[in-house]
Amino acid sequence: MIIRAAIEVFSKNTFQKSSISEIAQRANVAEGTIYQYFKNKEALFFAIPDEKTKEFCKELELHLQSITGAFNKIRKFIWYYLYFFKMNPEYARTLMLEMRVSKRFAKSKTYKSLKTFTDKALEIIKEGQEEGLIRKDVDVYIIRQLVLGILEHLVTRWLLKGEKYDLMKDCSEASELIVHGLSYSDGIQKSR
Amino acid sequence: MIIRAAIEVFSKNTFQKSSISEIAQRANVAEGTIYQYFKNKEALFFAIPDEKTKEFCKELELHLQSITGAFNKIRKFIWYYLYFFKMNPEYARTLMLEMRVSKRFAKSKTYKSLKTFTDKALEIIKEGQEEGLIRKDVDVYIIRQLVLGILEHLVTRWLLKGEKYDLMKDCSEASELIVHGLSYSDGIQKSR
Amino acid sequence: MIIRAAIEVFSKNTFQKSSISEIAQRANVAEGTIYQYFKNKEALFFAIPDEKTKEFCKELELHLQSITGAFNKIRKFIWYYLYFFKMNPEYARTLMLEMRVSKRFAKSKTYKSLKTFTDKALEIIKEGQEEGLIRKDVDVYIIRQLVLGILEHLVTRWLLKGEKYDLMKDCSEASELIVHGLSYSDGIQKSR
Amino acid sequence: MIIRAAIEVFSKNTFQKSSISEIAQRANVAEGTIYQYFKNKEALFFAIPDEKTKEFCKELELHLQSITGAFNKIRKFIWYYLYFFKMNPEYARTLMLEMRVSKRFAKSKTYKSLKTFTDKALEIIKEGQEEGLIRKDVDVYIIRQLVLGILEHLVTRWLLKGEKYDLMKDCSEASELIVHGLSYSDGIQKSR
DNA sequence: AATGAATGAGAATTCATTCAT
DNA sequence: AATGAATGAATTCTCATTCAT
Repeated sequence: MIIRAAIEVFSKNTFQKSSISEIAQRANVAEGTIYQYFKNKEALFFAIPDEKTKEFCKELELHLQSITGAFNKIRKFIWYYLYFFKMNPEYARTLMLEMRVSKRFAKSKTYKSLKTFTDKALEIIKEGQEEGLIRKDVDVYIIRQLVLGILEHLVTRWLLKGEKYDLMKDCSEASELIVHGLSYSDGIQKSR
Repeated sequence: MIIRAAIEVFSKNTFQKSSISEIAQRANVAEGTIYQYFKNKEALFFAIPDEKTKEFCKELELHLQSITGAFNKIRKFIWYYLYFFKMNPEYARTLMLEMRVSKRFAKSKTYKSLKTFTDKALEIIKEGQEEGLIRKDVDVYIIRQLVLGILEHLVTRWLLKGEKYDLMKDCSEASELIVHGLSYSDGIQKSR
Repeated sequence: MIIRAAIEVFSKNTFQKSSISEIAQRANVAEGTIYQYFKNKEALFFAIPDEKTKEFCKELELHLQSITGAFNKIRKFIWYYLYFFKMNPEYARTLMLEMRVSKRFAKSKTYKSLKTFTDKALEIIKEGQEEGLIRKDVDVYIIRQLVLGILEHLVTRWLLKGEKYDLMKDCSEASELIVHGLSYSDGIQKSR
Repeated sequence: MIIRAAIEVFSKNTFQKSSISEIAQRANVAEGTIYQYFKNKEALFFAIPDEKTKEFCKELELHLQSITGAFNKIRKFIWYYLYFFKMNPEYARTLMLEMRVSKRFAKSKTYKSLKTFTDKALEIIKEGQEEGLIRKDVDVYIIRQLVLGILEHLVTRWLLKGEKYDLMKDCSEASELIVHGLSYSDGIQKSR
């Protein structure tokens, strides 16, 4: 209950402007109670992605079931990424506009809980290279970075524009560009 | 002097945690003086990119001089983008970790001063399409978004990792991937 | 305790010049504590007459017990009014020199709490008219206004002169003039 | 020009909330210029009634010309008093709601400039006593105080009620009550 | 385990006044 | 005489955190 309330409140305002008292009210507990479960405001803040990342990864796994071919997996990955944040706009705001740019978060333990997720991306890219679909002349880590960078950017833009358009709108075009960028340029390897 | 001091201070802390009094001290003026030139703390904050964007655009223009071919321009654009933020890490922190992610900034007038710069990116992409180098099946705005998204992401990551590695490190690989992603897949159109 | 401290402090200075920190010190609480009980400085300020008016009315009621005849009641009313402010000079200063003259106060809810008191004055005047003592050719509201106006003025003058003379000094003469002004001019009605 | 601007500005806000810069703007001079003519904000504030009182007394004198009988003079005095403040509501606000309750004003030199005016009231009352119209058993100073107190109260109430009704409305009834209060009760002395 | 009253540090902003030009 | 840029003191209010109950 506390975490759910925290997501609601943190997503409305900045971390700084969100108040423990409002979170307590929404969670129907006393302020002091929050401090029984979380060391301080920041700890509560960082506890949010722990939960949400688990949720994301579990669902992602299901969506990737029975899909073959790295590019198809990548397309699905991109689709689900955008879909997930479309469905969780409050969490999106908190993660993208607050946490992602916080140095303290980047150093926190919680940050590592995102690893489950970034590892998945890495796995698919490596698979693609082994299949001979994805170019091997570029470092996998760089590739992953670019792909995730684009996705984060798409979500961030959508949030900053007030979530007024459909986040999925450009999904297929973006997918196409990304997949294309990762492929070899000549048909030969591609057709393999 | 005030703006210079503001960049220094805002880059060390959050907007919230940066204090006018510290900025005043660094700028060697009284606190009140700042309020003669800027309506409030936020106005001072938003005045920073105004100046810096001008500087960026002016220099970018020089660097693009005498370069022909959209892809070469894009490579230069990417290079200069990373180079500029490498040389202005304090501004980078302020822009990428604070402003870029602020709804108030996205709605501010200052935000529009960035247009000079994003317009330049658009121009090059269109040029590339006319030259027949860049694929025409994807919307120019989406292309621009992806490219700028990747660049922002590279800088942001670097900042969050404590600027411990060389931001330029992956410049050429990233350029390559981007340029590749924007090209047609078969040699025919490319050679046109 | 907070209200008591507030009366002391507000009576020394203007509302503007009175500081929350001084009130907190005098009340032996932290500044923040004041804000748990009063929304802001103004709310605390306006809370003062709420309490004091209650006190005034309760005592007034006792003093009027067993007194018969509207004029005797009026004399007692005048006497107690002056006596009360003589005994509460700090509250007098706050009420007469600050609140009475503040538009924000005139519009506040608290202002209405004074009604208990002004209603009492009206009641006595009406009683006097029914008894045939007080002239009926002048509106009761105007009569009340004049009487209260005179009383406020007496207290205000006393305060402005530094409370150096005895506020009760002119009590009987003023009473006499007022009572006389309210009576019919010829003996006939008076003796009725 | 400065004083005229000052009246406008001070009448809109509290003394505290009125700013020199706004007065300067309205007077079309620089802030510094004000300090060439007035030692400080308070001196400027207190300079206002100096001028206005002169104006008031001069006109009052004219209105009293050729009027005979103390009661007629008193009626005229009351009438002109209310009329003057009705016509000068901005000054009324400044004088009644700010100055009249300021201890600093009560001690200032300017306060004495009001003496011209209060002396006039005294003169009329004494005249009335000599004529045998006004009771001699009450001190002239008390009488004056009551009369002026009532008038100040009428104006103050009107201001606090937002000047929404006609200040002159109750003029004749109030005059009547006052004159009556000052008279002897039996016909004998009155007719003397 | 839960509460919630009390705490008190911390910061933006205003504006009267000065004084070099 | 007029200017107006610079000053910097001074104060309200917020809110994370504690701890006795």
